[in-house]
Amino acid sequence: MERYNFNIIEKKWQKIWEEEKTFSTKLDKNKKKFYCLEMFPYPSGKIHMGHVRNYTIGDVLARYKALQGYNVLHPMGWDSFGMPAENAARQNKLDPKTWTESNISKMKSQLKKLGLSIDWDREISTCSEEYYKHQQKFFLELFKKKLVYRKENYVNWDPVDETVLANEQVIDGKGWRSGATVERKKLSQWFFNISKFSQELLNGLEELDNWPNKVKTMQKNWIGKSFGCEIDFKIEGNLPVDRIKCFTTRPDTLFGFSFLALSIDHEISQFYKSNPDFIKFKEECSKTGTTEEAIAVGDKIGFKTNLMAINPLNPKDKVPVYFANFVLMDYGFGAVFGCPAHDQRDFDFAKKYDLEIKTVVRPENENDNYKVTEEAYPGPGVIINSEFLDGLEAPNNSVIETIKILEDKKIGKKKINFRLKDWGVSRQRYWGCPIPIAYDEDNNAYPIPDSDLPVKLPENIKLDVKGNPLDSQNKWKKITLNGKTLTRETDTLDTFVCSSWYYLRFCSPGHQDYGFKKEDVDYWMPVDQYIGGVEHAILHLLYSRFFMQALSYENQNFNLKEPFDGLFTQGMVCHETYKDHENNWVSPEDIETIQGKKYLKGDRSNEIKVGPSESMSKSKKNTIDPENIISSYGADAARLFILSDSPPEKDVQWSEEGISSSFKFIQKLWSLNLKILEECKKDHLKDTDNEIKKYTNKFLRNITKNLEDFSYNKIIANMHEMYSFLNKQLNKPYKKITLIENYEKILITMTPIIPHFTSECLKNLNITNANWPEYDEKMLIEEYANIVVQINGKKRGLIKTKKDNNEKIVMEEISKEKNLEKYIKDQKIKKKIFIQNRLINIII
RNA sequence: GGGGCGAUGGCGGAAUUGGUAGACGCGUUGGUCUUAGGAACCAAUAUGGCAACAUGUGAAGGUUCGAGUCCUUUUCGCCCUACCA
Repeated sequence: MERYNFNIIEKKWQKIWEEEKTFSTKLDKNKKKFYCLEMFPYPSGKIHMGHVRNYTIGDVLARYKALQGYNVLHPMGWDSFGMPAENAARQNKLDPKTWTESNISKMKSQLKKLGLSIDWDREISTCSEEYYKHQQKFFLELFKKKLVYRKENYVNWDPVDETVLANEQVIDGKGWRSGATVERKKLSQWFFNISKFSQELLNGLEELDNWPNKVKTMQKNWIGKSFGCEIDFKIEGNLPVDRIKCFTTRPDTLFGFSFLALSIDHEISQFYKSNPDFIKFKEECSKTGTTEEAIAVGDKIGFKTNLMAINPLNPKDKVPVYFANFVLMDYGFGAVFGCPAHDQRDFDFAKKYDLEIKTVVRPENENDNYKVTEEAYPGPGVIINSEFLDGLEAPNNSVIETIKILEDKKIGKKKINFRLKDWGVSRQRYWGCPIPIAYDEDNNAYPIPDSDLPVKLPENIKLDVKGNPLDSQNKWKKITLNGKTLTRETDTLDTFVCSSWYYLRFCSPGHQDYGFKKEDVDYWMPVDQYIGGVEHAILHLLYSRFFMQALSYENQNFNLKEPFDGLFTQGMVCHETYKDHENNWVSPEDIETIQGKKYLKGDRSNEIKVGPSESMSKSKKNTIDPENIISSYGADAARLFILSDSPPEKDVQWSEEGISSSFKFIQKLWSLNLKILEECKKDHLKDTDNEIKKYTNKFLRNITKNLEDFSYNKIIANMHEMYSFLNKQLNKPYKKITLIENYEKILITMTPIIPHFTSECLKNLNITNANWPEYDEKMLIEEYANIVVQINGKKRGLIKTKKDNNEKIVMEEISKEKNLEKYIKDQKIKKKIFIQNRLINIII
């Protein structure tokens, strides 16, 4: 029998799809739209299994919706600015542009081999002038709306390379390339005012019913809303400081106040900048470790000032003011009031510096003599030792009551604080979107006029310089505007800016005047289903949501708040890890299995130890190259396998056995297909096979439901069951015309999973215009029901009976069954629980 | 420290509102066919037991006629987050 030659057939269909522009989409207001988007890739040069999984999941959905008659937008593009291009360029003496473009063309051809239903006419690349010129316009639009501003901010500075490092480039406090100790340096940088929309971004989450709760929770925590109050503390001392502002969520514990702590960056630190002890203290602070975890667990240390803070509720009570390493400058006001009894950090600090610990909240079940001794008590209870606050229920009532009192006395006021910080978008890099701003001698910023946009990135420049290569482009930097000589901004935009609006560009990829056309966006947006990795749960998704808010802000023509109606986050692709006898990682490709044991290829003395399955990574050498898989098993087999073993939202384990079994399954489907084609040629007069109709109907119901639920792994199970069912039916002696008719429907439903295969089969059956087959609810109703028979709650048997039979008839049938009858014979039945068509439980 | 998710055969995973636990696949075992097979096909496969039956969804309780599913307690694992005042 002829084997299925995926090589020829897959190429053939990919060519047809390309030539006939099968997946190219046009705006059509008469059709319901469906916008299916997967997170676009960074063009590293090679696709990896994560891409295969991501894009297969998206493709299944896009193809399913298209078959259902939706006008489907399913585009693809490239997140093509960013550091890797710059690093590669330095290493290989290549222009980042050339490197990036060649990577794109390689990856594009690999993606095409997967048979994705992508509208390549809409391809975009964020590093193209065509794309970033619109981004510059958006930047200036936000600039005009005052949603973009400049401020000084700390960066990781590598003093050897004279460059700014991203957090991930700082390893153990040292620059990743130079090894130099990283310094904190203040630079003037551009910020997007994302915090202005904190409340809106929080509210918006409520509406996103088709987002995973997990992601919503993560964003909620990131935005970090907290309710409390700001308090003005009067200060006494030898410095020109009379007040310090603090934010607190627990003003009700004010009588437990025993110190006030400031961030080392607090403005008061200016008075200490030449104090040698303070300088030493600052150094100490920066030494406490580099990882965030180390800082969190690390010792709490402080520097005592000569200042005293006065408790506003009890002016006789004066406490010392410290600088402390655990106070963050960018939360609240960079100053906290310390209440050791009811905050663990304050408690640790108080213990260290021997400060008073005043208990002001007692747990419900303790009396007023309760004292905090071993650790802080942050829990609920009743206020004590606090004069007029005594007896209040903490924290719910006590916080509100205290705020009222403080407001009356004009000492403090209610405040809602957000953790969300403004988004710093300046990057001291070459390979990014230039910021369309120039400065005069006094460092005033001027937007580049519209007519001079885009600000083009200079090409063929020297990258092997210290600092930002753009900085040394003197000719490019100098411009004249309205007769004034200005200097261009040399920072470029964070690449997250590029990905914050690309979904809009896909709606109007060729539009010249603006980033998108209103008409297109009105039709296509929002994205109905967005699919990607959970690693983008916070930043990318929050930035995109912000970008829509920012564009809609004070805008008559555009008002769209949420870009992604549905979100799906897929799991990672894992593989077993291997090590040889010298504990070196070994790639699966370098292993052969002999009699169940694994050896290094060609070396039987070197047995391989099999480690746990972990997400594929180059460092562990447990990656599998999708291109090799496609060329040896075919795209359909790869798609089938990547979907089959686990639910899409969970991690999946890649295995040789798995992919090979998917390959074999396609071969089996092919021989089934050939057998059915043979049957087509025969003369069929009579056909009474209702069973096939019923089966197919149920199959369609299951597939449709599983597609809707993203239970793609169950679809593969359905397909296996279908195969063995049809194979059995085929061997039965009766006529098979019904089988053929129903087989057509089955083929159509498998198209989203294995499109090349089904396209070929459908063509052989002369089906050209496939539509998603509907199933018939009525046909799902079974004539018989299997009823579980339980005796005292234990399953004792099963009886097949006519549907909707009542309890009495079922009992009669049970007594006819010897196996069941024996349990109830001569027994007094106390009770019967009867669930029609399902179960009967007899209690004796 | 805070938050979230999860725990089902040798493995990945199925199991409507609480109602046949283990679908489907992998692996394993036996068989058929073959010069041979790491191909194809057939069969078996939660555990114990010859069987009848008993036991089984991390552990311990509880609700219920009935719990993988609901409640309480607990153990372990993973992920996110991190001195957020």
